Amino acid sequence: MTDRVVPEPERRRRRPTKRGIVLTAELIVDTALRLIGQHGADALTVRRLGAALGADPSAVYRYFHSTDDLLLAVADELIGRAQHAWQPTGDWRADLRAIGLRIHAAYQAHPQAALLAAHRTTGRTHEAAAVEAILGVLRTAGFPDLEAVRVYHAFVDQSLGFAALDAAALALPAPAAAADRQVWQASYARLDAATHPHIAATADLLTTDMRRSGYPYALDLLLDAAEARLRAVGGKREG
Amino acid sequence: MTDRVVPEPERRRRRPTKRGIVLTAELIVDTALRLIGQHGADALTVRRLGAALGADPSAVYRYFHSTDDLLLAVADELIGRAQHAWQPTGDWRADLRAIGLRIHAAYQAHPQAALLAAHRTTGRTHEAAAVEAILGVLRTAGFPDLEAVRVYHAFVDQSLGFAALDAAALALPAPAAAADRQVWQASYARLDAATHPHIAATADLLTTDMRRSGYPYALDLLLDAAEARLRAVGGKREG
DNA sequence: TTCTCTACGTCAACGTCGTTGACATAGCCT
DNA sequence: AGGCTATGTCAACGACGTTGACGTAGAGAA
Repeated sequence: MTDRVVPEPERRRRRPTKRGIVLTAELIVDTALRLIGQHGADALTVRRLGAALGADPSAVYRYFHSTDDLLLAVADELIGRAQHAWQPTGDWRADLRAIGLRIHAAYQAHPQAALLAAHRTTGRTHEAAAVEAILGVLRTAGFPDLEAVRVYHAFVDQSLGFAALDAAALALPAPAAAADRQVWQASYARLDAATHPHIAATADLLTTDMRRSGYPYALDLLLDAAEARLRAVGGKREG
Repeated sequence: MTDRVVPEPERRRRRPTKRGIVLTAELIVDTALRLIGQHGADALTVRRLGAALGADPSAVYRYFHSTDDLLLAVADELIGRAQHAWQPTGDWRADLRAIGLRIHAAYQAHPQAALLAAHRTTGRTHEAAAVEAILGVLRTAGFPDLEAVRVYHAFVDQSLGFAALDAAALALPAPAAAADRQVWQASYARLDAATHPHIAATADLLTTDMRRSGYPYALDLLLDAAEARLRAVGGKREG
């Protein structure tokens, strides 16, 4: 039996597990998210998920074809949350900044899923709505179509790229994550000033700055440059 | 025995394996890169690596503490290749642009490895050399230390983020990659102008632009903004 | 109410993985 | 020439994703 999944709308029998839990796809997705949030990204295994659900691990395969299938379902949930209740304010720069930070934050909240989802183009409704919103902000602000498309492309890929990058740091197995964080203090802060003068001169600043995500600053740089280009073609900040 | 690794510079005895291969850390890294490139990221397991090397899988643990340690070495090798034979020209903007494009290109050449490696901080020699080079370019150009560190951070993470994003597109299984590329023509180009006016108005530009990497344009935006900030503190373009 | 059908939870097993303790041998150094 | 030990090998552990087989209990039909 290579496929034991019954499509959700056709489900009829809701049989409780030995421990009295009634399973649903939604409950499994929520439990998976909780597992990641509480015990780290590497806590998401089928066996642990089964234990957390109060069910046999293999019961998960009645709802999802594979762990990858499950993770995509989780990711789908994230895309919706990032956009939930967003409204344009009329200030294009503030709007883009808000959208970027929302995308980033939504993925940060669930790094493991973000890693699988960030680099796919789905073409589904949530994604289309986001594309339309961003393009709308840019064109309404006065960007010519060609420039609007290019800024859109850079903006979106920058957001997703940073989202994946920062999510990966959170999704690493605990020892690897700790090692990555230690590198700046343990290695770079101790390099010889003779061989690495620039690192030595900025070691303190580096160890501080590298602890945070570089995204907010990079986003501001991108918006700076976009604003300059908009001004060059005669557009205004508000509009 | 929790650590069976002998540091590379202290190695003396070069004992061949049963199949006559003389192992080195370098050979193992190269073989890992080849394995990933030929059979995908999932092909990188200690057992398969042993088979490809002509050695017992556990021999790898005489050279690397863990698979994660090996992966960091692979990542550092990619960084090293990106920096190979690079020389500063004195034009900070041209230098940063060249470094960024080199990093991007090096990772594109090994997409599967890039997916595993782009998100890690290795702290090894090649990475340290790259950090030193980039910081040197910025500080020599006249960026104050704090600003230099922030621009460095944004620059590196943006480069790695785009590298991973674009590598992911190349590393996808063929049908999934084709599907992702088709989305722009098959879905977005056909959206109703009533519900998605901005997408409809720019559909042609979108389908053209989304076929390329957004990195070069995003890089130029970042450099634009950095240049503006440098000018604001009194620096010059050449220097 | 009873009967039937089958959805779905459970169990056990397979082959894989990373990793490590124990062992043996062969290369380097004195 | 001889000893030390680096390094390759072997076997085993526990955890992983996944799947075939089984039985029971829930829903719908009568």
